[in-house]
Order: sequence, then structure tokens, then C-alpha cells
Amino acid sequence: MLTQSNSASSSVGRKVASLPCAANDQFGILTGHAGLVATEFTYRKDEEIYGEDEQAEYVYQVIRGAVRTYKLLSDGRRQIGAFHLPGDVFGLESGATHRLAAEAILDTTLRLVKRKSLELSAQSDVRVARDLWSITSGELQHAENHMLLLGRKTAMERVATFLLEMDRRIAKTGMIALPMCRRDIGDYLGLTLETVSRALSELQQQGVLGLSGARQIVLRNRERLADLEA
Amino acid sequence: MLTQSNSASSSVGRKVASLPCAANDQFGILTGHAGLVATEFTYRKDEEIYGEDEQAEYVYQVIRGAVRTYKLLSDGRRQIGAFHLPGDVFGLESGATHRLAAEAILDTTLRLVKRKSLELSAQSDVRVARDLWSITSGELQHAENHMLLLGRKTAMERVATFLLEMDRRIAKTGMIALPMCRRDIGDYLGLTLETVSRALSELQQQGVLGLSGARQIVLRNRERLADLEA
DNA sequence: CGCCACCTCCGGTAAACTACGTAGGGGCAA
DNA sequence: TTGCCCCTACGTAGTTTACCGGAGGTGGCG
Repeated sequence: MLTQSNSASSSVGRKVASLPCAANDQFGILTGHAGLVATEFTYRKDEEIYGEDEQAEYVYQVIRGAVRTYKLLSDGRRQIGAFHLPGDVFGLESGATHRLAAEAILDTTLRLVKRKSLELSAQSDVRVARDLWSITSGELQHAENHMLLLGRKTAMERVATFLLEMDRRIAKTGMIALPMCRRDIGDYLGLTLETVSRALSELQQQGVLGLSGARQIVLRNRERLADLEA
Repeated sequence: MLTQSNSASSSVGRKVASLPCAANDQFGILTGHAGLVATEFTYRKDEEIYGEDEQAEYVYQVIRGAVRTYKLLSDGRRQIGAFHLPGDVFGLESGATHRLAAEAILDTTLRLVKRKSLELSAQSDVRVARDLWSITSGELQHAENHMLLLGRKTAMERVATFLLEMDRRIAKTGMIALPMCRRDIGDYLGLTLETVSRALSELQQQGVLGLSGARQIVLRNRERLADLEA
């Protein structure tokens, strides 16, 4: 059962053009335009948000929680393309369908906007069109970096890169609170969960990081980690 | 020494909106808009077109030849992100800089358009803005598929996928004429050139393909190849 | 003609990772 | 509390692939 609540474009007066306001710059795009109706929706842990090749009816923004987008091979092998954290927009497609599936990693609240209404808005407001392009371009940049990681980096380099990415994106008071399990990390980095676990243990033994619980990480030596990133 | 020639927006009368005319649909975007000045430029084999993190002054379209875009690690490991063939647009950035380097694979003629003039055109014509987004979105889709390949497919599956991609993109009269060497293929697929070579030999032995010269490939059993793709 | 780049084929070695197992501790939810 | 999932930590075996060197063939080119 899903909790649903309307919040029809609550903060209307917001400016759009390049606001480096809060933590996340993509925040204004789905809220800042009058005439756009946004709906909030809550998904439970491991619940599917949309499937691969499904019609792309909505564009999503994470309010609370975390989302993984992924592709599957016929025998179940999985590649996670990205993790989406509060503030991130995902599910935005230029074509008709979603090309990755999306699931909530934990209980997650999303803001939904009709894809059609966004496209319509983009036809009359070039700034919206520019924002849509920028979001897709940002995803492409991430994917390009990730191809380098998947194609050419060693297991330890991948884990170091992952830690620095998470540190940049979700570090609060020096602490990384991971929303995802080791299997998710492995499927993101093209490794097995065991390899991820081993790499983290070794980094802890070297004093590069501290673990307080499996999903609470403190980076103690970012320079060393940047070296390991290759 | 570079051959240069002006062809200032030669085919002006061309329509833009969704032309499924020739082999390649991206063809109209850099030529179809009056007011855009296009310059043709020829690069020699292995010549750099632009470097990683270089200012993105131009957007490019392949007229003849082929281009590889890639990222390097500090120790020389290379990941090729994409091959660009006649008709393809590349080097299009939403941000200020190129995030992969680009080189000509063989003697290659490109059409260049000033990035600024395209952006300007996009501000007055929403169709142009839409086209720019579509190009970037297409690149993202390719990158997403490639992440699955790099993260989760076996060597043979990668080679099979590569062959089917090339078959789709450059097959003339049932023949694939590869512009790139085995090392390029390896760096594209996250493999060594030896592994690529072995996989192709095995496919030849199985009768799945025929080699007439290393870069002339005939696919004899696409169904088998599609199975191998996983 | 030789030179050179590219490619294939042949080894052997080593690393990386997978694929099983088993076991135990901890957190969390019913 | 109990059960379940997640995580760590062993172990062993096996596969895949990388990496190294070298030999030989081929085709293009000067």
C-alpha cells in the first residue's frame, strides 16, 4: 500500500536559472515552474518504481530515501547504473520508454511530475529545455566516468572511487551513511559482494576508513583514497 | 597539415523536424538551420581532434572516416567510450568542456559547427533545443548499455555484442568493414586485444562469421550471435 | 624490394574473481 | 523472543582473463 499526497507545485515563486542554493542544484527544476503539478508518493524498500522498457509517464525526484536504477541480463546478472539520493532527478527520458528499471533501496518518498507537462513547458520556456538537457548531460557524464571504472579499474580502485563519490554526495558531519547493501555496491561496481567486503575490510585495517556498523563509514585518509582511485 | 574547406551551410533548404531520410537521423541537425556556419576539416589517422577537459568550442559530425572518444588513467589504461561513424554527431557538451578525448581512427573528414552558434539557435528554436537533448540522450542510452556490457558480460558476450552493434551500424552488403584495430576494440570492450582476437578466431572456427582480412567480417549466423550476446 | 603495422598463434605465469561451502555476529522486524 | 537478512571471515577449487615474450604471416607503402 502506498502513501499518496498532493503538493501541487507548492513553492511556485522559485527562480530557476542557475541557483546554487541548497545542497543540490537539480532541486528547482521540478518545483520552480508554475503550471507543473507535482505529486508526492512513497515507495517501500525494494519496491519497483518502474520497469525496464516501460512507458516513461513520469519524471521523478528523490525527496527522502534512495533509488537504484539497473539493467538485467536474462540469467539475472545485474548492472546498477546509478544511485539516486535526495535532490536527484531520475527517470527523465528523451524517448518514450525507461531504459533502466528503478527500485527504492529503502522506504523512499518521491516527487512525480508528468513527463508530458514537462515537455510542454520546455516548448515555451527555453530555460526548462536547457535544464532537461543539463540533467541528461549530467547523467551521461556520470556514465562516462563509470565506463572507465567498469572497463579498466581494479577492484580496490573501484571501491576507492565509490567511497569518494559517496563522500561527496552524502557525507554529513564527516560520516557516510550508506543506504545500500554490499550486493548493490557490487552490482554497481561490477564486482561481487565478497570482493567489496574484502576491500572495505582491508581499507579499515589500513586505517583509511572506520566502520561503525556495516553502513556507517568515516573516511580517515581521503588523500590515500584518492591515490588508490588511480 | 590539415585540409580545410568552407561549405557554409550548403544545403540550407533542408527540413529539420524528424526526417527519417537517409541512413542516419542525426544528419540534419548540423546542416539544416540557416545561420549556422559549418566548416569541413580533415584529420589524419591517429590525430587528436580534442583533448580531455579541453574547452568545447565546436560540435562535430563525421562525414567520412571514424572517430574514437576515450578516457585515460594516469598509468595509460584507456577506456574507449564510443566509436563515431559517418553521420554521427559527437563532441556535444552541455557544460563547458569535453570530458573525453577524441582521435581520428583513420583519415577522417568532419563537419564543425561553433558550439555557441548552436546554443544560440537553441534559444530561439525549440526544435534545435530538442535535437541537442536527443543527441545527448542517445549517447546516454549507449553508455547505459555499455555499462551493462563492461560490468557484467563475459568476453565472448562482449565481442558478440560488439559485432552486432557494428553490423547494425556499418554493414554494407552483408559485410562489416571495421575501421579500428584489435587494440581499439579491446579498449572499447574492457578486454585485451589478445582476448578479442581469440574470441573472433573461435567464432570463425564455429562458422558464426567469416574473416577476409582481419577487418573484413561477414556474419553468417546472427541468431547464434544474438544468443551469445546473453 | 624491405620496412612496418597489424594480426594470429603459441606458450607460460600470475592475478583477479567466481563459486561453492561453513560459520558466527549483529540488526531489525514480526 | 524468534527468525531472517546482512555482513564478515574463513577455506578450497576453478575459471577467466591479463600479461609477458616470441614467431610467423600478411598487406600497405615508400
